[in-house]
Formats: sequence, C-alpha cells, structure tokens
Amino acid sequence: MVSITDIAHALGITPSTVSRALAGSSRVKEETRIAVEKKAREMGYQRNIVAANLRKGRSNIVGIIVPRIHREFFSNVIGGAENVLGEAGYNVLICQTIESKEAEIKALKTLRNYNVAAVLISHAIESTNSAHIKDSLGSDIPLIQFDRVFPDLPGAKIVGANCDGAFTATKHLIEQGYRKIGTIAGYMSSLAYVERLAGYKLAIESAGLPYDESIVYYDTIVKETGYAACEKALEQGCDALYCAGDFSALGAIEYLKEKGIRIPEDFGIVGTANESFTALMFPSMSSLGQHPFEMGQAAAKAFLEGRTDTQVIPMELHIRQSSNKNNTWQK
Amino acid sequence: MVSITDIAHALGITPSTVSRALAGSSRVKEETRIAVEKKAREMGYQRNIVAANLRKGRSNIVGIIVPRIHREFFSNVIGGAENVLGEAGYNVLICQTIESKEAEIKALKTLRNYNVAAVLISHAIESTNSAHIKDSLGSDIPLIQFDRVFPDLPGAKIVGANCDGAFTATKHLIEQGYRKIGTIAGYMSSLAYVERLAGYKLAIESAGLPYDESIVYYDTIVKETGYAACEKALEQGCDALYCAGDFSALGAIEYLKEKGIRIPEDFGIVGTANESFTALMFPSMSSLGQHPFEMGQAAAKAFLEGRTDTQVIPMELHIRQSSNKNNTWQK
DNA sequence: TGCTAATATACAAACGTTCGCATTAATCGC
DNA sequence: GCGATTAATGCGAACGTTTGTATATTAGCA
Repeated sequence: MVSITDIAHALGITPSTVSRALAGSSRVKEETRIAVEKKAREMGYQRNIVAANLRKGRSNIVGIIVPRIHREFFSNVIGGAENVLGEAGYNVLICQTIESKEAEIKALKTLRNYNVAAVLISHAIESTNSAHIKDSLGSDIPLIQFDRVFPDLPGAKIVGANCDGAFTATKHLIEQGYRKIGTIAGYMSSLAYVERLAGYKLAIESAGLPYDESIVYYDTIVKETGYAACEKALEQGCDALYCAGDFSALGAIEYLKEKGIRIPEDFGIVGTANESFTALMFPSMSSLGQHPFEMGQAAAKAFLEGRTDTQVIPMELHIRQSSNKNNTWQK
Repeated sequence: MVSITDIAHALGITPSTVSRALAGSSRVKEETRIAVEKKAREMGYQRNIVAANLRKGRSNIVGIIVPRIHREFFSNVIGGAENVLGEAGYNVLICQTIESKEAEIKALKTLRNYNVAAVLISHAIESTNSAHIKDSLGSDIPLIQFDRVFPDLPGAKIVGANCDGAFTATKHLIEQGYRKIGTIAGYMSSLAYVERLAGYKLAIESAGLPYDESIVYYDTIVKETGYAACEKALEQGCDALYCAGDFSALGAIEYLKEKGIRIPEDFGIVGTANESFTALMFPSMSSLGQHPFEMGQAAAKAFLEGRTDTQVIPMELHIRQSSNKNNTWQK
C-alpha cells in the first residue's frame, strides 16, 4: 500500500507538500502539484481515508439509522440519500434498529465513534421520546430526522405532508359519495400517524360530517389488525375507510373480498404509502403516496447545505379501483 | 471526547495497560481491569474506532456493493447481511452501482481505502467480466459474491439454485398441461440467467418436448420488454411462459389481460424472484422464489467463518393463480 | 540470600494523514 | 544592493489506538 511518504521520497520532497498538493492547496507550486499527481498515478496511490479521518477528527461517512432496511419505504429513502451523498463524496453506513430503542442507542454510539459527518435517522417505534438521542450521539454531529421525527430535537427534519395528504384522501372518499368514513389510524406515539388522523378529522369536519371517535381504529398497522378493524367498521355501519398504512388497508380489502362486499361500489378504501403492490393487486388500491426517494435526497441535501429547518414533502393521492366509485377505473 | 490516555492519567497507569485491560488481555491483573472498566464507565469513555482501525490496518466495516439499494431483492439481502454482521460487531457500508461498471470500480477502491474487513458484492450488469475487481480491490480483502457472481474469481459465492428452480418451474407448467412453453430469458452475461435457461431447457427436453430456440426471448428483463415478448410468444403459438424475472412476467400478464386471454386457462405464466407484488396482484402470479434475506445471512456468515466455497440457496416455487390450471386457486 | 521464572506494567514506535509554524528562496521597491 | 515582502516548501507534532520489547516487581526454590 503506497502512502504519501512513499511519493514524497520518490520525488525528494516531504509528505506535507504531497498532502497539500493532492488536496489542491494554493500553497504548492502548480509544477509540483502536477509532478505529485503524476507520481501518485504511477505508483497507484490510494488515499488512506481512515488516517485522514483520524487526523481531521471527522469522517466522510454519513450514518443512516432506519427501523428496517428492507422495508420498501426505507430502502427507497436510503437509495435517495446515497444518490446525493455519493455524488458529494460521502459514503453511507447503515444501521437498522428493528424498532428497538436499545439498538437505536447502540447505533448512535457506534456512529459517534466513527466520527461520522452526520446522522440521518427515522426513529424506532419503541423510541417514544428523544432523550436518548442527544445522550448517545452528542451534540456536535448534525442530526437530520426524516419521516418519524421528534419535534423537540433541533436540526433539519424531512417529513411527509401527512395532514394535508390524509385530508385530501378523506375528502376524495367523501366526494365519491361515501357517507360514513372511518379511519384505521396507526400508533399515536408517532407524529406521522397523529398528523394523518388530524387530516382525516379536518376533512370530515369541514364537510359537515360528524367526527366519531368510535370509528377511529388505533394501533392498527399490519394486515391482520387491518382485517379485524374492517370487520368492526362494517358492524358499525361504515362504508369506507381511510387507512394510515397500506398493509392495514390490504387486510381490510381481504376481509371485504371474503365477505363478498363489492369494492368500490359498497365500500371504499384508501391506503397510505403507495407501496408497489397497491397498483398491481385486485382491486387495485388507492393510496396516498409518499416520495421516499425524494425524502432521502432532501435529507442528504439538508445535511450538505447545513439546513436546520423542517421540510415538508408533498404526498400524492393515487386514485385506483378501491375508491373510484364514479369514474371509470384508472390504470 | 475521553481517550484511553485520560483514563490512564486518572488511574496513574499508562495507555497501553488501559488498552489491554479494555481488550480483556490476560496480561493485566484482574484488579486493574476492573478498575479500568469502572473508570471508563465513569468518564463516559467511547472507543475511537477510527484510531483503532488505523493502527490495526483493518476496520470492522464490511462493504456491500449492489446495483440498487431499493430493489426489493437487494434490500433484503442487505437486511440479512446486516442482521448477521451487526451481531458480530461489524458495521455495514453500502455502495450502489446503478448497474455501472465505473461506479463499481469506484466503490471497490473506496472500500479498499477504508480497509474494510470484507466486501460483499453482486456485480453490475455492465460488468461483463471480473478483471476490474481484483485490480480495484486488491487481493488481501476477502470478497464474497452473491447472486450475480463471476465463477473465475476465488472466494465464497452464494447463489440461488437457478437451474434447479427453473427446472421445477418449467416442469410445473408442463404438468399443468401447457403444450408449448416458451421462456423469457434475461441477459446471458449474467450467470444466474444462463442457469435459469439451462434449467428450462432441461425440463423441456426431459419431458420429451422439443427445445425450440425461436421461443426463447433473450435480453428481456423489464415490464415493457416482457409485454413485447409475450406478444411474439402468442404469435408463435405458445400457451405458457417461464419468465426469468417477475417484472417481465408482469408485462406478459398485462399483455394477456389486455387481449382478453384467460389466465391460467388459456395461457400460463411463472415468474422468478417472488417479489411481494406477485402474491397480491390479480391474477396472482406464480413465482420461483429466491430467499434474499437468507442469501444475505449466508454471505455474511461465509465471511465470518472464512468459507471459500460456493453455497447454493434453494429456490422455492410458489404456485398461484397464473399457472394453476387444474387445482383450485391457492391463496 | 541469591538466582530464575513468572507476572504486571511501562516505554515507545508505529498506522498515514493534516496543519500550524518555521525556514528557505525568490521578488520587489527604493 | 539591502531590507521587506511574498512564495514555496520543510519540520514536527498531533489524532487515539495497538503491540513488541523492556523493565520492574513479586514469587518460588535451592
């Protein structure tokens, strides 16, 4: 492995000059710089990033902490972040928490030890407050939160327009002529779900409909609980559900199909996340789409540009069969 | 940031002893070790991994290079690898190539500069041979290949049982009573696709059917080309297709649905990869499933255990509506 | 008591960079 | 032609750890 010292010896100069030359410092002569670069190429020099990082006390690694790498939403966020960070010369170190607070703390400490340039995080469901975050990471590493954020932590935040989106989705159901619209809400420990519920409520109330707590199904996020919630919703006389997740919506559709209830004629469903299966299933599912790739890009840019504000990424309603009562089905 | 030197000063001993104590070396007295550990806890000591890595000339980072992080298959492999490596105290640095050979070379060089403990790679489509790999990575870093592998490179390889799987899938189509079964093959530059084609051929021939090159559709991997290939297959009198990918199969199904051809009564389809949408779409798609999470785990373990052999991960045929002519539809 | 062997710790050199400061060489103005 | 200024490079310490070798201490034994 050839080092700057080797290049320096070969050229009869010192490592410091070589270092400066390779860094493009104005403190070295153009001529020397060219000679150094030539020699470096000749000798197959590769900069030792670890040594540079140690000396500088900061690395060009950006840590990303997500609940689960293989969740479609998160892998797309990571893809978007890598896309921007790679361009800028950063590398990404991935940690997953599997929704565990303990794992999150461990990941934060590890990243601190790596002297990472920044941390991008979407916190675990088990992390119900932000106290452990600054303790584990310290305060000198920029923290960029996305999707699941703690509002009380300083620094950049990238969130979906959950309230707006849920409002639009619910309004769409109302406009389709559904009369009693319930909602499959998620966990109220997560701001994103709180906001979606707020958007739902706003839409219901601004249409002059009664907001009814008894048809709000909390803590429902997976297929199985969505199935059960739909059963209850039917008993309570609902004819549509806005679901704060696609998987709970999937469970609801499954229940309706089993019972032979027609979708969308007799019952309307809108999910959230626009997972790829929503467009392909039958009936295809209307879904409130997030833009995970763009969120990842925005998070990366927020770090690169030193932003500390909150960015809201719009959500987009994809109207498909499961809620499209009146119009011809869209593809 | 507190260092071992700080702990040493606080205890009136030297950094070397502290280092050894924390590493659990038998060269320090039990008593000293306990004192050091206590002090370290008290002072909130965190080991500086970067410094340790520099000194040791090897880091506890494992690099993973994939074409696209957000492709379902790869994000699952990464999830599986992280799962095993995290347990073993390694961290995962992710690079994506977007199928570009140039990006792959850059990623390999970067990982070499980080002195990574190992590299797990599934190469880009543009990388048609292995020459650049050893040049860029050097030969002292273990290289574990998965899914898309170069047989001529030494070291561990984790592959799906592509030939076996394609054989099973094609045999299934034959048993369902389809008479002229074509195949949507992928790129022959990639071994995985070559093997799938071989399995298809084997099944056709061992059933006494004629192997017909004219109904093998090469270089077809995305939805659009699958759509076109299916059109040709119909013209040529096929009544079934084994597709080496799920997306090309999706295109084929789309074409059949548009033309009003009944699935599976008039035409059978089996895809490959068992992407999550295959189970949810309509008609649900039969698919030859890989086990990406397990492949990731196997790749990680191959590194940890120092294996250099080739492991074959079985593939599993999920029979769903699109090929299930005779039996009642499975869920 | 003196010698050997063991145990426990200290010393110091690395790993490859970076960067403040010092030094040397060249240029300029008068 | 001399002092002052600028340009180019050299020197050396530092980043925090690990580890081979040396030293000091203790124990064992004759």
